Amino acid sequence: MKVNELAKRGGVTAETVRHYAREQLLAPQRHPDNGYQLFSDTDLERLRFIQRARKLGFSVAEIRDILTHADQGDSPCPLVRDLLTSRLPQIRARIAELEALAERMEHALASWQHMPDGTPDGHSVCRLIESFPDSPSTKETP
Amino acid sequence: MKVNELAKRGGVTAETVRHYAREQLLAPQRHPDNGYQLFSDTDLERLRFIQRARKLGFSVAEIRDILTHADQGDSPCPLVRDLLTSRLPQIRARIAELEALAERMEHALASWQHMPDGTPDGHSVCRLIESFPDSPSTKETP
DNA sequence: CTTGACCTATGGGTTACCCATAGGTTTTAC
DNA sequence: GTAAAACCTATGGGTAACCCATAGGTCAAG
Repeated sequence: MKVNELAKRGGVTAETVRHYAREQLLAPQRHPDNGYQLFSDTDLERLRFIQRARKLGFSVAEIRDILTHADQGDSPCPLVRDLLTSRLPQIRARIAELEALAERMEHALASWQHMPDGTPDGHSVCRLIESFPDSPSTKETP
Repeated sequence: MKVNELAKRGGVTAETVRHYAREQLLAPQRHPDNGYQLFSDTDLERLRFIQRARKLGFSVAEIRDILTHADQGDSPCPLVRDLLTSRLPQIRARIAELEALAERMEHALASWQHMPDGTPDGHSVCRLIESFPDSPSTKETP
């Protein structure tokens, strides 16, 4: 089957399929005449595997490693356990970060209820924001 | 002051300062002879403002808008309230997503306690992952 | 006067795709 | 039989907020 058909069957866009092929997660055959990528039913299974792994939080690069192991006949399962075990606390930390952010945002909105909008002068851009502390370091990438 | 001094005083890297200058959040003067960027105390205040705004979840582009408003004498405060109000539910949604992911991960690790590692055959890459459902659609970008 | 510390601009890397382009191919309809 | 619609290809650029490497100019101190 060609890109679009695999994409539809797997429930992803054709671009995603091409992306996985570029990233070596899928290795389709090529039609000798026109160079089209030709996928098999095994590739469809592979795509569904990728979907499950993505939903478990694995990155594309990690999934490539997992598949490479499997393709070489090695069990990728220990790798899979390790990856998940080390990723989980990172996710938890990210959740805590975002919860702290949400609390700051709510606290800000609440305390701003009682503050008037101001016209910026040379020293204040927006007192709403300036009324907030700056020191306690936190990193965010929402 | 030059890039490094502003960076140290603001508690960020020199690269971050240059980034903000490139992105028009800071508009330093230029030394006429050597082209070095020259920052004032006002720029330091501005940098501290940026830090506070970042900690409240504003993007660099949003902060540029806020500062542009203020530079034109308009109060950015209504914009600030609106941005925060619309961002907050997105953050909450992201948290919910990540919590669902963490639960899937924990569930997976727990149920894998009782499963053996397998050597991949033609149909199974890793039963640990394949034992998971694929249908309920969720988007993740951890 | 030469280190070493600092500055500049440029371009590439990060993540998982999405989108636009230009051009070749296949299918379908008239 | 051919022309349009639908699909394929590869390439390169965009996303967010920086980080890092490079090559080359500048400056303070010993």
